[in-house]
Amino acid sequence: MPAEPLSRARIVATAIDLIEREGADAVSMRAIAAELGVGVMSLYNHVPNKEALLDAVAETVLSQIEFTDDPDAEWTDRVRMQALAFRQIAHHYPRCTMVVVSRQLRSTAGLLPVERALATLRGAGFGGDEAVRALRVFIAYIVGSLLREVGVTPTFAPMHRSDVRVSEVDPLLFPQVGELAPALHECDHEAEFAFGLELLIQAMALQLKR
Amino acid sequence: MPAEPLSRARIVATAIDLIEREGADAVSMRAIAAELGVGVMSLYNHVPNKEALLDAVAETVLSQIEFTDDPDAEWTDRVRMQALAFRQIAHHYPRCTMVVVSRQLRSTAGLLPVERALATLRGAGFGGDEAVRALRVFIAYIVGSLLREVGVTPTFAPMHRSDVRVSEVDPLLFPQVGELAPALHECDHEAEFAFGLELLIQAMALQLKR
DNA sequence: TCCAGAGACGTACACCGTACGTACACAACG
DNA sequence: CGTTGTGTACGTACGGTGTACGTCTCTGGA
Repeated sequence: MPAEPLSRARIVATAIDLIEREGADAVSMRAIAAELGVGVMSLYNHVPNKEALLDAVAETVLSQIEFTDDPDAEWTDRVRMQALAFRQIAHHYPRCTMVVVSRQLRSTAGLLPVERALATLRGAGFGGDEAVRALRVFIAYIVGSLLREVGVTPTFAPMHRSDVRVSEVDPLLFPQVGELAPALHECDHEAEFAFGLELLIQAMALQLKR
Repeated sequence: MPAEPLSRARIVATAIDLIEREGADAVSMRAIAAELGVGVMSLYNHVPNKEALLDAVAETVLSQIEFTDDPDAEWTDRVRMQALAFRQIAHHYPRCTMVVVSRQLRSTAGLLPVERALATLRGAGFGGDEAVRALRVFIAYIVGSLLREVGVTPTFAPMHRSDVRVSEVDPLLFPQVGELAPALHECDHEAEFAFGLELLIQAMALQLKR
């Protein structure tokens, strides 16, 4: 009956699917096993423990970043592309993103984007230490942005927040928040991300000229 | 015997203490109750559930940000001060930081820093929407940076990583990572944070002039 | 033919969050 | 004084979790 004989890859794929469908909290070894129509402990023949499984989830998601790197393009364009590629997979696996960023990875899958970014930056003229520093700034911004984008969606529909907040907030204690409530609630994630990214790239370019 | 009669504040304080001592994973209602020398279910007289308790933890940590805002100072200095104040409490409660950023807050405690920042930015001349956008960029960078700083320390001592990685990484596949390994492993968190922050502030100032 | 190894599985344990019922201490009121 | 809430502490119990361990079955080589 089991045409597909159960493997680490199938388990990880099922875990990712489950996370995206039901959220990271709903992931349990039992749920994954049930999804696969398999005994719970059978999973442990392919995965040492749940922690390692989540590491594998993060690694798998990360490895799906699609770089379309043009070596002839301006370095600013290449950096932008890499950042957007990162954001794109986060958008493709929104619930998994939390898992990815909550977990520092020591796999080669996480290293490949780093390698690409460092190569781009050094090719642009940054020194070794400068490139590392610049990369850290970019990663911090990207991770922080993605956390906001996906953290806003723990389950669904934050639309009521607008009404709730506006009515709750005391305009005397929080005049700015009160006045800017509309701007605070609505958020074009893509535009916001691009804005900050452009800001950083410009600042980096300026840093490079000096 | 119970001179102190158990209260929401005592429970939250104990939870924070426990998180800092044993890590966020070690926090359970049973552990907190044991720490307080109290039955598990007694906690539920003061806290509706664990989720709410963690929200309270985040709120409490956040409310301890110390703003020493000088209204006469340059706006760049004020923004810098606010960002550093944020980072400082994260440094003071490193294990709790993960709890704080993993949880979007709808309390007034989380709103106060927002109010301050918006007021500073608008005082500097930013329009409403611009101030909101700028704030989002700053928060993204700060949160991302803090995640890296504290995420690197899930338990202790990442010093062995250096040796492990350098030897593991294939220099042919990852020439940049291999060459820059020393720079990648050692990280003066404070200096790195300040570098990116300065970059952002400069970029914002430039944006303002236009 | 036999045997060793691998993989699937069931059982069991310790721990988790928390719903529910109970016991007691104290204030308000007759 | 007695009675009667009312709020808090507590114990028990249930369903869920990760996983250690022992067992069964199947398969491939000697």
